Amino acid sequence: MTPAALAELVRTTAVDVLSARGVDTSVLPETVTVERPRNPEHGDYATNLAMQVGKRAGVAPRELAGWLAESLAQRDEISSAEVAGPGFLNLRLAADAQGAIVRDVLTRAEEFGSGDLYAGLRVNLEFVSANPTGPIHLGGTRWAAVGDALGRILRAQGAEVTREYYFNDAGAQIDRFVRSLVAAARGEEVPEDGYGGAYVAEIASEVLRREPGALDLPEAERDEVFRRIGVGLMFDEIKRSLHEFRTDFDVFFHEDSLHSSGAVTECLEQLKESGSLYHAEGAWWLRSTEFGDDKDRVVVKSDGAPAYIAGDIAYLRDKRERGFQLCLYMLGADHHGYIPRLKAAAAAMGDDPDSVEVLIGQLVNLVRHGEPVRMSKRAGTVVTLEDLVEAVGVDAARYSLVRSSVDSPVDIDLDLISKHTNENPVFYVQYAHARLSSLQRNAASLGIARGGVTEADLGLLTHEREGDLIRTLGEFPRVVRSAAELREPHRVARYLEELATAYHRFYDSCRVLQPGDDQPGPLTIARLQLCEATRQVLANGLSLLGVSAPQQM
RNA sequence: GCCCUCGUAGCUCAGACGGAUAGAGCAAGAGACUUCUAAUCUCUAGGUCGCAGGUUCGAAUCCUGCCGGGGGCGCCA
Repeated sequence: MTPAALAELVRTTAVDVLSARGVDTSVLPETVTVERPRNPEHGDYATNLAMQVGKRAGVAPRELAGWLAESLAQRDEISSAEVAGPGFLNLRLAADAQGAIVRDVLTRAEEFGSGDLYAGLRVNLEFVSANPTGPIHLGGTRWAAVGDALGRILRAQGAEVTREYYFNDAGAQIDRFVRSLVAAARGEEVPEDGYGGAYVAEIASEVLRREPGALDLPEAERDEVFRRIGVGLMFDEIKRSLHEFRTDFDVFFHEDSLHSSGAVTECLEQLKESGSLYHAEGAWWLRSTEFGDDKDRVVVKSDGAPAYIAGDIAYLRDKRERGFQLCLYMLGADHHGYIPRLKAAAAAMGDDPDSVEVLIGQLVNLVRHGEPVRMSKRAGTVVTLEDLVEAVGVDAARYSLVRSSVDSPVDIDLDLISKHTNENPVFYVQYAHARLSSLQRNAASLGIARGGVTEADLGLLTHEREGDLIRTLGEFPRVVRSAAELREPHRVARYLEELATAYHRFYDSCRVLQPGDDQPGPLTIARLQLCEATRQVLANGLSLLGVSAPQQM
């Protein structure tokens, strides 16, 4: 019996009990929650329902809990129901009812953990969107790992997710990039406000290889050559490194296209006419103060040129026209000031501001010898996605970036992380999967068939560690659901660590394959199925994080 | 100055919607390998949940005010 089924049973029981005593059942919440108590003495599951509704029902919590316990204890699925503390109801499941979780996992297989929370919802998920003036740095790498995982998690809840990367390839930073390329090609120093680093020189020389006479062209033409080829090479580089990081996008959107297509102009005209922008001091303004901004923001400058934010508005309009119901943005903490502007932009176009959701993540700090390391774009001392992958590999890099809440800053210590210590919990989780895979191989080589889901007596799984493991498996669907609801992929990682622990503990206490036992008993079959269910959930969870589930290590 | 965010064990961090004695990993100490993979497991030690009030049966969690770290406050992009 799954936690969800148990919660439903508690609720229907509460309805019966209350109405039998003449108490108004409308005091009951829509959904009852059952949680797993930390202390095993408090049962397999516990509910605080009686305390929640006791006052409103006019019944003492302990008394109400007692009524529930009496009724629930008569169910076959429940082995015990006790009142504790101020009105907790502690429940234990009968072994065979609990074992049904294993059957559920094996039946749904890859689908176990999925849900329909966002069935059919069209979601645009924009993340990374780093400027195409250099390689992806550590901060962008974090968004790549977290955003990709979030996309997978939302899809697991039925959402139709489009992953999108916005290239800011219009404006001054591209000019600076081009100037840096030209300077490098001419062997000059990095210009003021320019970009340094080996990649600039590499791209510059590649431009020269393709257009050997580029430096002899008139300045405007020369810059255009470096812009066209150099920025293109940078795009390719970014896409390639992200792809190798297993983060692929459905759409790479170019800011420049919004300007060249006239979309920005068209959008601005429309907003001016509809009165969504107001004219003052020679400029056109967006009412971002209505969404908590310090001041309204200029959209069209007094010289008639669009401000940067105009591109954002036109881009949002483009997303809306493509039919997205929810636009998610993942931005670094240094961009949190964008939230009111984006909300205001949505409102200006007549959309619900809640259709725009901005997730703010803390930055990644680089540490060496316990001291913070300053990274400088100009000096080219930025640590990149590729540096990190080279040091620890894709799995460890992704996992270590996704297992923390984005609300907390992450320190990356290069000395530590390049040691290949197993301090990284990804190995712990992957090892559990490898162990389980090995176990299934061994069973197969011994000629032991695991059997179908109806061929095991899962009620034999009565060992304490077996119960813990099964109940942990049962948590997976609600972990995925809450990760999706809260946009917090790290919950899946933390869960996997908990599941791996439960499995390793089980493995330590419960022998699965009996040596010399060519006639596997029913307990062996039941345990094999439990193991396969565990392997399946580990694989499903790792898949949501974009981390591999190795067959052996 | 205003806004956002964080503050939990020596270190890195979990603890959404208020629940029972606040957890994990690493580091420290002591144990368990003729192994179904020891990248594992068991035990010990480690805490003023930044501080002070408030809300209530109950607060790490919610509210207010301080303290401290990080970030943001352009007709730049």
